[in-house]
Amino acid sequence: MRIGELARRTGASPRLLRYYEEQELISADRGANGYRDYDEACVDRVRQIRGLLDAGLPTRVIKQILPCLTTGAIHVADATPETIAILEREHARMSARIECLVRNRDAIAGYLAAVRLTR
Amino acid sequence: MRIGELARRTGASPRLLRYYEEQELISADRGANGYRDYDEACVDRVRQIRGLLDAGLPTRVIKQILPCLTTGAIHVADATPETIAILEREHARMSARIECLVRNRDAIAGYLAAVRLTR
DNA sequence: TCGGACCCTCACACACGTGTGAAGGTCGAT
DNA sequence: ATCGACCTTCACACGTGTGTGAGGGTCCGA
Repeated sequence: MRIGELARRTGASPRLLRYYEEQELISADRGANGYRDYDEACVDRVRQIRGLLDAGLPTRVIKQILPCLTTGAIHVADATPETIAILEREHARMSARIECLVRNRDAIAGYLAAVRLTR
Repeated sequence: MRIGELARRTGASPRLLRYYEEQELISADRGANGYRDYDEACVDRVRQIRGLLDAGLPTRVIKQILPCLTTGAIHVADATPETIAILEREHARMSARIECLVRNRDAIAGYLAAVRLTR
């Protein structure tokens, strides 16, 4: 599919899709006319990327964790110690983020419930 | 306490603490010499702020959800419909973020477990 | 009284994700 | 053949969180 359709289906602007490609988060074949040609899997991948960006992860980090998610156990072999260290660190950071978000979300839920009771 | 100590205890630079104040996320009394004077509760509050910032929430939103967390049911009364709508929307967004983070964190955990098995 | 550590404000600068617009190529339908 | 919708690259610009440094005040201990 071309960039416009991918944009429509993911909610990302074409500009952003090109940016993600520049950051090496996604890649595309090129038609004879130079147009990008994305395969179907890109839709989920872009959604994944946007979710992680929204959750505060920089593209630099997303680039490193994405391969562990899309592949089966294929890339397990070429895991350098540095990569593993990065993943462990990011795993911890994500857990911290989750904890913070859950705590605050639940507090908001509690507040909303209290507000509804007073009406 | 003064800004330096608060910075030390929260990991935020003095510059950032002044920025948070400018964004009306925290406030401080002023000594006769113009120095900011923070009370003890600021430590937790700043940690809260930094956690939410790291989780991708902008100061604008944090400013709106913070009051629901720190106060008891005190502010339940002055909840405008717009505020409630904002809170509901942010609650949903936070849930989405959490879901995304959990999914990806667990995938990373799975990958790390697989890597460890091959050694 | 001097030095150093701390505070103040102000302003410029950066990174990063994103928008926007210019200048131009491709392609399909009328 | 032309028009509109789509694509290309390039470049400038914005908002936001953060760093840094200038220029200056406060305060405490040697």
